[in-house]
Amino acid sequence: MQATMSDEMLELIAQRFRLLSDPMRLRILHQLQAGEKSVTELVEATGASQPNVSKHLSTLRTHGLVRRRQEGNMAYFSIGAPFIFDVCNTVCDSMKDELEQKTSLLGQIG
Amino acid sequence: MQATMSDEMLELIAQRFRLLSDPMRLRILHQLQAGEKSVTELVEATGASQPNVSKHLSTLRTHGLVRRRQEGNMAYFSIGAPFIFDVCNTVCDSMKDELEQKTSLLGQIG
DNA sequence: ACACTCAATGCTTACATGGTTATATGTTTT
DNA sequence: AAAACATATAACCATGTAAGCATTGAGTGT
Repeated sequence: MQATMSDEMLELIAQRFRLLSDPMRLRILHQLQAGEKSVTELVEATGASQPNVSKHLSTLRTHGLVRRRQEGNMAYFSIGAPFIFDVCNTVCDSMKDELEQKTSLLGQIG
Repeated sequence: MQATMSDEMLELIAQRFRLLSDPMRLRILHQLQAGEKSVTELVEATGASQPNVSKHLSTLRTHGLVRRRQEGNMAYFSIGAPFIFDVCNTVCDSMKDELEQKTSLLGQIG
């Protein structure tokens, strides 16, 4: 990170994190990691309502995190910003590490 | 990321991102990157009110992102989860990349 | 004990956001 | 053109949360 950080920059970064701060959106993105999916497929996979999925997809698209392709009646969505998975992996790794630390501490006690 | 993702796991990941989704908290963390700082120092550096800073520090601490050390009258805070900077760097890099892409596209047009 | 300083804690307000329901738009099929 | 299907949008409600303000709590020095 830089030495100084402008307000706009901070706002942009925060915004990106905010997009990733919702379980349902994470679920959608997780599904898209396997490849392009239609709205209906995402509805089935996530268990959310169709309007809910559509709205999330809309906000994700507005911010460039997913792409949309229309084919006939259906809309196919796919990942639009690969950085997502780098970020998620980093977070998952950190959680795994912390979990292991706690586990090993428990091992020392027991 | 794994093939399947439990609800609790998604909630935990989302929670971490939520912590990073606020500009003021990012500002605080950014300040702490340079090293341990007291609340007063953070108040001065961020321009926020003291209660506001304290509250953010409290939530960050609750989730293990910062550590607290008391010395006499003052409380010194420091980064408690190094993964933060990996994540932030990934996001910053992605934004830089996208910016460069847009810039080069503009170059092609102009 | 008192005053002073640093930090934390309610309390309230204002605003953003996620979810639901109902409806609209758009496309294919009959 | 009418019905059926896929997706998007609008209106609404409930909840969460960030910021401000006043206050309390905790430590230090007189």
